[in-house]
Amino acid sequence: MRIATWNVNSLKVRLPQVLDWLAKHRPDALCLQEIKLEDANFPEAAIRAAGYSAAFSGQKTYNGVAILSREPAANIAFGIDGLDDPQRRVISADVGGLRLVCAYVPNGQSLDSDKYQYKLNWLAAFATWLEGELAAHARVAVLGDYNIAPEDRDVHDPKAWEGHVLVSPRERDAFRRLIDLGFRDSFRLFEQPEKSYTWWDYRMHGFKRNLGLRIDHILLGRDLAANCAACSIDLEPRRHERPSDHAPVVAEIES
DNA sequence: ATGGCTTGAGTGTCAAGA
Repeated sequence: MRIATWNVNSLKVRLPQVLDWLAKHRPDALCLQEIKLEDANFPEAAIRAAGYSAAFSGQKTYNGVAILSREPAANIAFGIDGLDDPQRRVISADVGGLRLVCAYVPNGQSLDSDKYQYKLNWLAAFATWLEGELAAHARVAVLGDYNIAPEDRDVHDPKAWEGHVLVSPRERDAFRRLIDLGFRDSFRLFEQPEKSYTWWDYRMHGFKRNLGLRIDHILLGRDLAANCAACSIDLEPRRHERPSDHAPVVAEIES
């Protein structure tokens, strides 16, 4: 089984690239973040024509998440139980015997911002809720844009990023708390190239110079991690014209 | 130190991303 995550930074703009990617890679499920459109404008027909069904939770302008899957998703759930959040950042569903959680973690903006507090509160609620999800479901995978680079090796220039969001100790503690619930970072189950990243700033030729961060992750519950055969970052879409600033991450699960 | 791009809003130019 192939599962993937991709922050597309507007599904309206990136729809042709998403359809191309689905045709080329034929994942069983693709989790999308930052679709940036209301449910009424979700391009369901085009996705169905590509052989995929969609579960989605969108809003105007910001955020928005979706799970595209070859077999229709079941038991679709929205948001985080216990967190009253108008921002559309989490959708979950059963696909192929897996419980998939698609998440778009808040950015936080800066360490002195209200949005940073929101991010930390959000992550605390997310962890508490995921603990219950792990107890309730045998095979849980949490895919998405975590907006956290877990370690210095996930940052092109740790010195330059000191004092910024995405790398702060409190965010990394929050990520570690997720791991401690019983998840594995599927990317780190395997030997990987040095300087592997999933996001590069649009400015300053960030991608060309590989000035990136690894902030998109696929976390697998322990039993699922034991069946993970591969995990990789697909750099190809980031080379396109009008790319998303994020690259897809793909994991292979043996049934 | 700042801004460098991109998107959506909406038709000026700003907020937000990371």
